[in-house]
This record gives sequence, structure tokens and C-alpha cells, in this order.
Amino acid sequence: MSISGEKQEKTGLSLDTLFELSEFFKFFGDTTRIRIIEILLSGEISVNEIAEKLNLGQSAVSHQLRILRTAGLVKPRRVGRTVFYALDDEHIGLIFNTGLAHILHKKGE
Amino acid sequence: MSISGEKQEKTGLSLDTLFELSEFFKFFGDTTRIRIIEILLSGEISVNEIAEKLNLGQSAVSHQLRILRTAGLVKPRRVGRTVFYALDDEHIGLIFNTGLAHILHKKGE
DNA sequence: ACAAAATATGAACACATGTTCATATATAGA
DNA sequence: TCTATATATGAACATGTGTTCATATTTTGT
Repeated sequence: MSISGEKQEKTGLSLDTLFELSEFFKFFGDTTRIRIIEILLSGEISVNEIAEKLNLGQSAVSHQLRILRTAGLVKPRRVGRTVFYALDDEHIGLIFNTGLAHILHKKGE
Repeated sequence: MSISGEKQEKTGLSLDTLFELSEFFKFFGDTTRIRIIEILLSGEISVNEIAEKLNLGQSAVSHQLRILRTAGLVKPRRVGRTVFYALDDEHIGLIFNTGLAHILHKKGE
């Protein structure tokens, strides 16, 4: 009755899970955040250095870092008055690179 | 002079590429689109069937399908007056599952 | 050709989101 | 304690985005 049913059953992911998944991808869906993530792929770096590299205001960067920090994608380490940020999760680089591989692949067609 | 430089060089991704990457992830950053993608992982399906499964209006679904279609993530096939949609790119499932693995991993901590 | 069914699309509206500006907090040094 | 530096945060503002409603388009059957 499960396999021979008249309609194909769904994968079984809950609405909550799918919502969380879309919320997760949202973090990658902003140019500033993606650029921050790319920088962090090279290692730990301070807020001001990020702002300089991105040519953005310190406030804008700090706001985005808070979003990434709250989401657990990024982890702060305080040294004196400067705060260094690093990627908190090994998967972040994987997802970044998977997406990157996709668009590079698309370009090469 | 490249390896022993005083500052670490960047990965070398252009602003354009990083912008495209964030735009790409944006497609996954919406609950409705993620749910559509999940449904399409099970195979081709018509617009109305998607709307029924999602309990959403036909218009809302059609609008989202247009976004996914324009982005090349989804491909239409017309049969009579009904249009069946399917994932156009093999990578879509990979990215979906990579993100899914991440949040499921996070939950299990 | 006409009516019905399936899908697409434009406009309007509500809501989310990112940046800026001003200011607060925290830490180091004198 | 006072000042300077680094970062964080709240409010305001502008822009982007998704849904709804109405309507257009496409195709089938009569």
C-alpha cells in the first residue's frame, strides 16, 4: 500500500526542515556576505580588514557579521580590541565551492 | 614573490563571479522555491499539481517557476495545455542535498 | 469559431532586507 | 580616569521580493 499507491509519496522532509534549508541558503544569497565568506576561506581576519578589502563601511560589515555569527557560520575571537572572524563550520566552504562549480560549469557551455 | 609576499593574496574570484554566486544561492533562499525544488527532485510534475501540493495559488507558483526557469534551474515541457516542469541541471540536487546535510548535521549536535 | 481548462503575466501591495548615520560598548595606553 | 581605537547596535530610509488579483495567452474539444 506504500509502494503501489496511486500517487508517488514525497521525500518526507518536513515543512520546518525545508524552511530552515531556505533560511540557510539565504545567508549565501547576498553579495556582501558571499564576499565575506570568500575572504574567510583564506583564514581568520579582523572586521576592519574585511571592511577595507570590501571597500564598505565598518557598520555594514559588522551587521553582516552579526547575521553570520548568529547563524553559526562564523566565529569571533577577541584579541585586545580587535575581533577576528573565522568560518565556524567545515561545510561552509563545501557549499560555497559546490555553488561556484555550478556557475563556472554553466559559463563553460 | 608570490608565496613569500607580506600579505596573503586572495582566491582570485572576480566581483562578477561572486555576485553571480550570491544570485545563484538566492534561488534556494525562498521557502516556496525550495519546496518546488524538493518536489521536482522526485521528477517531472505539472504547475497545478505543484500548486496543490504546496497549497498555494497557481499564480504564485507560476511566478516562482518563471524565476527558476529564467535562471535555468528548471525546464518546461508542454503536453497539450499542461506544462510539466523538471530540474534542468544535475547540480541542483547536489546543492540541495549539501545544504540539507549541513542543517541536519547541525541538528544532531 | 466558441467555451473551457491550464498556464503566464502585469500591477499593486505588504513585507523583508541591506546600508547609512549616529551612538553605544569594550579595551588599551597614558 | 581620560582618550583613542575597534567593534557593535539601534533607528531610519531606500530598495528588493513574494503574493494576490485580474487578465491575457495557449490549447483542446465541440
